[in-house]
Amino acid sequence: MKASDLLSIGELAERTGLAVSAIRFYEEKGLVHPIRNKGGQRRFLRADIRRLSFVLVAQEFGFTISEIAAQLGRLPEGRAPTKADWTRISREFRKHLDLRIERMETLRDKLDACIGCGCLSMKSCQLYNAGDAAARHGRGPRYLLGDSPDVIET
Amino acid sequence: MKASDLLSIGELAERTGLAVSAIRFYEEKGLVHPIRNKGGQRRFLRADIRRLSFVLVAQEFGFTISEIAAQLGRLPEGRAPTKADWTRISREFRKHLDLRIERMETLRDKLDACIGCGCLSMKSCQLYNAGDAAARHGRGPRYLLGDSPDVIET
DNA sequence: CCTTGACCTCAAGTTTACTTGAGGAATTAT
DNA sequence: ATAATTCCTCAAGTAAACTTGAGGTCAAGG
Repeated sequence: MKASDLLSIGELAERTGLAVSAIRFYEEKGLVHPIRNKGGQRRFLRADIRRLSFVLVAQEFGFTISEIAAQLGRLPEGRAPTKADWTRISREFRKHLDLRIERMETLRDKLDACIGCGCLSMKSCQLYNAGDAAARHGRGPRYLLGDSPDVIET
Repeated sequence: MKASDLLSIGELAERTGLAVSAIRFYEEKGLVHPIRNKGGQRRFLRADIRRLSFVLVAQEFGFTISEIAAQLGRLPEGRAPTKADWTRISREFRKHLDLRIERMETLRDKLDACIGCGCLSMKSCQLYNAGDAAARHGRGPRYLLGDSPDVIET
């Protein structure tokens, strides 16, 4: 690495643990905006290490690339992000995370009730209609454990 | 529907809220095993409603189709599943679910620490190495918020 | 200077979870 | 008996998140 503060894509890959191809892909998706040197090669800022690290954590939390791009888009354009900038989007982050956890716990509790009463095979299961807003995450409409009342073979 | 207890694919689709194409796809993946009538059309057992409902809930919990197939594979082949059968796999289910929730909560807690101390831009971030076994779920090796010690531009 | 390793672009392939469409047969309703 | 549904198979398409490969360029070391 030359004296400059800029990193090549390979160096950034090493620092983040990402594949070079993944970084190029992330650029395409707007997660990083490297500049080009005379020869056309990408040069990244050191701040991009953190930017990509954030992407990794966010993915670990279950966010999609476009959701992450939306959050990163809230970082300042010109200057390097400050501690306050990161804190701001981390909080935003936390909100979504809380929702996800809450949803999982609700489902777990309903499952518990089902295990206890055996209602997985009963007609008025608590998981029936457990879907609602929560279930709308999958593709297409669907009922959760919806079963017709006349079906009661143990 | 004829007097028989068997359902056509369209009826099953209505009962579960799934698309007909999705049910065919699930059959291909081994989640249901319909028989065929004289004309070659699929006929499902009423118990398959529950089977597919289970699939929906499991997906809601974040399990992949092959994981679900593994669980369903533990149901009895010949006879209709009993309450005890469902309870058994629901418990199994619950174990995995607990792990997922735990993982989310751990990450949330570390994120909290980071928000509090601003360490998203510090060198010894708690999220650093938060990965470990947990992080191995993504594709390829990756560090979480790993940043080199010399990078401390606020 | 010149070779070797790192980079570049662009196209195509991969996995998961399905959907859509074409061309045709079986059911059901009238 | 027909028309209208519904179903069948098989191939291909979709979205997300990347990887792999081909063919060629750039840069750093000896």
